[in-house]
Amino acid sequence: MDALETRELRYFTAVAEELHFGRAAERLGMAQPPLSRAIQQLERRLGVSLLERDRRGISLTGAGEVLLDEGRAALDAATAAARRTRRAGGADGPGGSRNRLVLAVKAAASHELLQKLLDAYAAEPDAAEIEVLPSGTCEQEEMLRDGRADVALMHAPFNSLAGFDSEELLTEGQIAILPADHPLAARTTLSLADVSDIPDLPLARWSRHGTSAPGPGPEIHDQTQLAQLIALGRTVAVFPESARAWLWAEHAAVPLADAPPVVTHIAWPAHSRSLALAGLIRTATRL
Amino acid sequence: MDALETRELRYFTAVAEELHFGRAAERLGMAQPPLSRAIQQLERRLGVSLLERDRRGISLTGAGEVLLDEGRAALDAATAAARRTRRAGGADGPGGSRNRLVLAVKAAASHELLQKLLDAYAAEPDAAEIEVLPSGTCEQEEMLRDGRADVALMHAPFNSLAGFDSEELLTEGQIAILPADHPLAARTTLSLADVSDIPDLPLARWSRHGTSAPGPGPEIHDQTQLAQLIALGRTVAVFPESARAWLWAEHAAVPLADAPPVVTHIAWPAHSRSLALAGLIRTATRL
DNA sequence: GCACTGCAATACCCGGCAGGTATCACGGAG
DNA sequence: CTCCGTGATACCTGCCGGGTATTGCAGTGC
Repeated sequence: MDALETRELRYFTAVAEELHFGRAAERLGMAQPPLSRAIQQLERRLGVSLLERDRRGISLTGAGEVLLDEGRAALDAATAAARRTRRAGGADGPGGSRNRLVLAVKAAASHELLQKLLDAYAAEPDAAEIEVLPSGTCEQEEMLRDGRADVALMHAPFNSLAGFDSEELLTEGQIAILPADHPLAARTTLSLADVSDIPDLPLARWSRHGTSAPGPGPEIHDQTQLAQLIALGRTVAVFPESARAWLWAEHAAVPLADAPPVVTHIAWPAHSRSLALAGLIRTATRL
Repeated sequence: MDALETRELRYFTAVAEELHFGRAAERLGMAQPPLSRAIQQLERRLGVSLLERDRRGISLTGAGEVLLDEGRAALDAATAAARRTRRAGGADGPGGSRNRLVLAVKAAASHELLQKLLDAYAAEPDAAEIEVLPSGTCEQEEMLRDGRADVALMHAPFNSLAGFDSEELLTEGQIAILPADHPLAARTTLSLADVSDIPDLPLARWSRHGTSAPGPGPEIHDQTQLAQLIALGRTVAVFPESARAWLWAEHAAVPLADAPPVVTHIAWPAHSRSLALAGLIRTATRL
């Protein structure tokens, strides 16, 4: 019936994520009692119990899990509305809106493709200004959802295209990047199994948001670190073929025969109606 | 930065849709002055002018258009959060949530497919209860977006799958349904051009939400009316092949050679994580 | 030219509710 | 049994969301 207030959603997601009223209140910059009360009111308003209070902290009920998911989506939509409106209002030229589009790209994405896209679009008659926003590993989905970006280059199957409209731009195979002096570097082709258990070359693990997958390989934060570790003969990595563009002399690239192809998509929020965005997409699909 | 409050979005969308403060206030059940003030505050908060006040009513600026789009999406997300949470909280069995899924189907959809799907799913071990929600023409998208439904059967290319995850279920051709005693009923095949300008049989026009496309044909509100009008020799209609299931004796069906095939998809909100939903989709794709 | 009308903006007031502080209730650990 | 950590309750206060009355202003009809 009635839509939940943004404030209620903010409060609930904080509590649901912290599973602790005190910490959640701190995170929200408020005291604990009003937060407790607000959650109770929310539960009464919905006629549903969201939290299991078992006198030893709290846990989410089934309904609570649902609200956490849906609430995050709604909050993202609300912040996206604010951000995109602010961006659109920056400068209205007379007669037409001087739009600026924010394009999120993974740092490791194909430079070549991006360059071609930007050049081709800049040549369009009604080209808007494009701000390229480098984003961390798999962060583009989040950026599209909460309005920090208007459009993104994403890599299937690594990125999920769920909830966005998208067009395929480029399909490429994957390559293993290993030290030039490693025995396997002489091979003309490798399989995933080959590179996943080289005893002296564990696969590197990306660490993001402070968390990282467990494993034997070294933890890395950016592409330069990775390139260095490979050059030093300490690790091996798997990348789309376009990564050849940034290989060092100490690196060797070997195609992976059985790796799934990587498809670069251009993706945007499904409800988008911006003319500038439409132009960019048209340009992109014609590349 | 900060998410917009649901209330602000409600107010703004009302004003943006009515383009009249007085009517908008009435629709919102409040007085006009506080509404004016709220919009001004919103504009100050965003640092953007949303409305063009030209002393003769108001109109949207570019930023206003953006906010109308984004705000609608955010409002839908917020009401969806409320609805789905309420539904999930109805009855938590001990140990597992006794979920109920709401499936939106167009009234004219394939009964056969729906029946098979429901039967197959009911046979699953952990089947949730499925509530079938009949929805008007092309209304399923809206229902998925604002949480009235959890999953829907949609017909491409009539429904837009934008913003949802989906799986193809069934592809079928289209047929023209005409009076059995009409000359064209004897043909084994027809083209779209054939049926679109039969002098004595204008195509019927669906009227929904009080509005309807202009044209010569009779205005209809439901399928029974349509069936009757066809039987009376007053109109002709185009449907997917599965419509043969509800034909009357007075009807004749002729395949349309050049009509685009209709693809029935099962679609659901992209962020959905419900186990019950996953089970239903798994069942559906195996049909 | 002048009164009239329709619409948004301003001025001012009031009540409710969001948020704060102090305290309680309760269960676990020592 | 006491103390600590937790969430809930009690009570207060100030802000702000909303209401009524009024003004300002641009068309419009006479």
